[in-house]
Amino acid sequence: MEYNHKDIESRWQQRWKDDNTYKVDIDNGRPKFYVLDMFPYPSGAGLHVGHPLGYIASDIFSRYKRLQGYNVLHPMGYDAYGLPAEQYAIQTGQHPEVTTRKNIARYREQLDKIGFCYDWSREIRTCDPEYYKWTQWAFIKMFNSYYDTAVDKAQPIEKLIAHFEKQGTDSLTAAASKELEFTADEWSKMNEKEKSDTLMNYRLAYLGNTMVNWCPQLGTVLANDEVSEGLSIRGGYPVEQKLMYQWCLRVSAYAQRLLDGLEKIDWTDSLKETQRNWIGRSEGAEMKFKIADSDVELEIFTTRADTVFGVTFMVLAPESVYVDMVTTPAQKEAVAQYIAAIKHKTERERMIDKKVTGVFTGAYAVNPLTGEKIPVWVSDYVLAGYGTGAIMAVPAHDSRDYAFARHFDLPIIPLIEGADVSEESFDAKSGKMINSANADFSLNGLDVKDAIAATKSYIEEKGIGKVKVNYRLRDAIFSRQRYWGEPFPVYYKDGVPHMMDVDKLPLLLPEVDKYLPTESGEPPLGRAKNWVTGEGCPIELNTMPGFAGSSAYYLRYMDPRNNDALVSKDANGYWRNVDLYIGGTEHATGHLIYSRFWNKFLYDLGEVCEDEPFKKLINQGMIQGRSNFVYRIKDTNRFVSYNLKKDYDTTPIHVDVNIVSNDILDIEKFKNWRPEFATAEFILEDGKYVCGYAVEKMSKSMFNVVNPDDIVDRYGADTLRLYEMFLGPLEQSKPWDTNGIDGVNRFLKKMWSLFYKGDNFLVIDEAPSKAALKSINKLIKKVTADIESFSYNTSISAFMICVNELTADKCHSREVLEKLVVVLAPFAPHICEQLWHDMGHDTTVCDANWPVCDEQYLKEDNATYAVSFNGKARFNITLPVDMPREEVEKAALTNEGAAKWLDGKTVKKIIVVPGKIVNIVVA
RNA sequence: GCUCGAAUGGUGGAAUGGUAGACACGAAGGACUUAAAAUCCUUUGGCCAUUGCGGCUGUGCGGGUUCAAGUCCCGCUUCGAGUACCA
Repeated sequence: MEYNHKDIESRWQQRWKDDNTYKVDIDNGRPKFYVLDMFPYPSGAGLHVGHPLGYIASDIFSRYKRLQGYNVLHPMGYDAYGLPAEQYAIQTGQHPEVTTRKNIARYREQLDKIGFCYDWSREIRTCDPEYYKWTQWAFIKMFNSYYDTAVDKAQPIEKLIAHFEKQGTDSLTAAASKELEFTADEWSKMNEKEKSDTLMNYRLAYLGNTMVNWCPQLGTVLANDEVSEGLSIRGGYPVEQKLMYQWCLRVSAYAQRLLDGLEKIDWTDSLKETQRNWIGRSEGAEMKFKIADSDVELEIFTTRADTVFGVTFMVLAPESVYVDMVTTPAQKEAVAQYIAAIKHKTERERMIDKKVTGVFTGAYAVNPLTGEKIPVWVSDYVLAGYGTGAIMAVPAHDSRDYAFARHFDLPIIPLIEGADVSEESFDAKSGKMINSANADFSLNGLDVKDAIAATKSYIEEKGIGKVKVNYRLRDAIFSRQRYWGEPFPVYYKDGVPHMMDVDKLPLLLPEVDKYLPTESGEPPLGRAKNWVTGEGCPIELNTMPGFAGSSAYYLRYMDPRNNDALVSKDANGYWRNVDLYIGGTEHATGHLIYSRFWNKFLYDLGEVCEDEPFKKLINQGMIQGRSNFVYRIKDTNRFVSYNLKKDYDTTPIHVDVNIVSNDILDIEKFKNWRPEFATAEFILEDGKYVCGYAVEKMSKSMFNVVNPDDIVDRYGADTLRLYEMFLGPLEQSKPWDTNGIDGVNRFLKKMWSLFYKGDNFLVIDEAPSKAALKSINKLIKKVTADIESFSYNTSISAFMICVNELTADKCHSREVLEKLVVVLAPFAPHICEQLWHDMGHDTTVCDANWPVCDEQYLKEDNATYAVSFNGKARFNITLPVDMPREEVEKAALTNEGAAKWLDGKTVKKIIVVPGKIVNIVVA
């Protein structure tokens, strides 16, 4: 019997399906292990060969853990809400649900061919009402909660109301959009709308007037992580800042806990670092500057409290509320003009345009330490969204302030000894302070670090300011002006938002006639008929963003069909959290922040038992495309082979990589590829047409998309799985290059021929040779260690070595081959299942036991020592492995080869590394 | 700018501070074959020697620590990723 991958793979895939081989349930008698993939968005293009990389890695780990006796939860589902389906719907009128369902079917078909061990009975789709019911439920919970900074957790909003009723905002410890002050009496006098507005300042899900990233082309707002360099991640359209009344999540309240939590989880340093940067904790001071001849005080944030003596002006963000408060009548016109001009620019234009601009408000502030009057300016280099939207400018020690001061000819006072500020500012946080003293306070002579600390305590003491920690992390904007997303369970009564009854969830997404905004500019849900409650109250028209559905999906897999809870206490108590999560880095500042936030919130509520959702996280690298080129001689239909093209004037043309093999073009297929190439002529080298190549993004337009189906068809799923892992380290990005795939396919054939010669089944119950035992135990040891460290590429090398050794040894011993099959099973499950079956087992190979390495077979009788002189290896000697050190030294020194190198020199030292090296240090 | 990571043959890539280049691809030569495919064997970092041995050199660059450095330390170069008027 030949190795026939098609037969074997279809047979076992069917069997696994029929027998529910991979279905798992809670089993208190066995330890659990939860392995999760980032679920895909089912796009119309289907899977390409890059998608399964992470899935294969997690599948190997799941199967390995199962063989080790763990009860492994390994589910899969679909992140089904998203923009592409909606845009397709706008163009074609096709309901996004229809396209989504079609795409999911296609994905499933492709995934099934690769032989994953998913428990498909737990499949979830974020657009399924049974699923998004719990997304809506969590939103209501967030609306009904606030964050208490004293106990550092979310609390029911009723507690906050009780506090207001008793003592107003006095000694309040709640995360808030802005600091409010009112008494219990004032609270009781507020009407319903005012109370609602006030509470919005504290709720974890709140409606707020915030600066949002508005993308006119997409017609929706975007969260910060959906924007990069002023362009939308999807589509690359410009994004502008706009003040809008939107639903937001108070993620910022959890900033410190999100930061602290990173210490407890096993993620890569780079990913943790990305999250730390995104959270952006900075310790500094908040300080008040009085406006001269006015009651207004400007509050600013600075990390350089030590530089207050060098403040020569102040700057407000154009959007700052302070602008109107301080601008003098004389300057009103000029300020208004400046702000109007800024508003016209998009975020991107503001970024690209590095020209210094600004306008004087006419007002002067008083430096609290020097008493000097300093002018207050407005400029767009100060951001409204960070700190207080106002800064104290220290041109000598901040490059942006420096550029501004130079442009508008404002004074620059150096504060650090030896700092030359004639050409540029001195931004470094080091050196001795100068020019920094008033009547009762001096920093002169102190180092910057000490000066910062001294100033902080001084300003706190004098009531000028206070120590403050700022975070870059902003609240997440949670409204999208789109159709294809979760509807908000919110209705409005007299303009006041109310949550729907939890028992009435899910609130189903309504049908609409078109997927575009309404004529009056409302979101698509504005087209829905009867989009009102039973009492006739209008329902929210926005939908939730993409990350809503993906923030708690890992919890739902634990108990996917539960109608009474997101996840039952039993299921959550057993599965707890994800032990291993595999996915791309692109989610570092989006999904992986939101999920952690969402989980921490549910943890505060006591809904889940773990504070962090993902214990260990591995980022698989991206698979890039490897494009091939043919070279057409200009103005002809002749093509010249790669190495001869320098003699001609040629144009490179992308050629479909599927008609190229090992960079050799299949000329017949090329002629049939497109009509214009039917009459093509070729200039060959060695009778072949060699193509050029380049590494590019895998995309249709580059003709470099490789479909896993084609690989499976030609080589089989086991070869695909092995090859994807063999390509290189899992976490590294690498181009897809089919050139080496024959190697792993050859390996499987060799493996097969250990079991079969023609139709003869070779496995026999004979005692294995010593060499075979050594080989298999070496393999077990190596593969076990490699899987634990995700070095799958080197384990595949180990398999190849082992199979070669067993072939050379003519080993057909059942004892050895059974172990080989079990160890290979996570990587190449189909062939192993077949061979396991052929060896007479009724059970599936998934239920075998992972073998343990028996170290005794790895022991050697003899060791080969490399003898070196001054670190330079000269010759080898073979000695018994347990020979004492002194005798090893003697044997090395008296060896005939040593004489030449010793040659009368004195031996200073001899280093012996047992079993490996003898280094003789000579003078 | 800041943060993190990487750099090893023609290619993908191996190497707890201990004989660098495992394993695979590709290439060259050979066996089998009428022939091709498949399969198997040999060679394959560079240079020199090649009638055998062998020798020298070599992990982006420059220093350092060490008996011994691809690996550790210091200073660069280049590439990649993330982030960016964050005060």
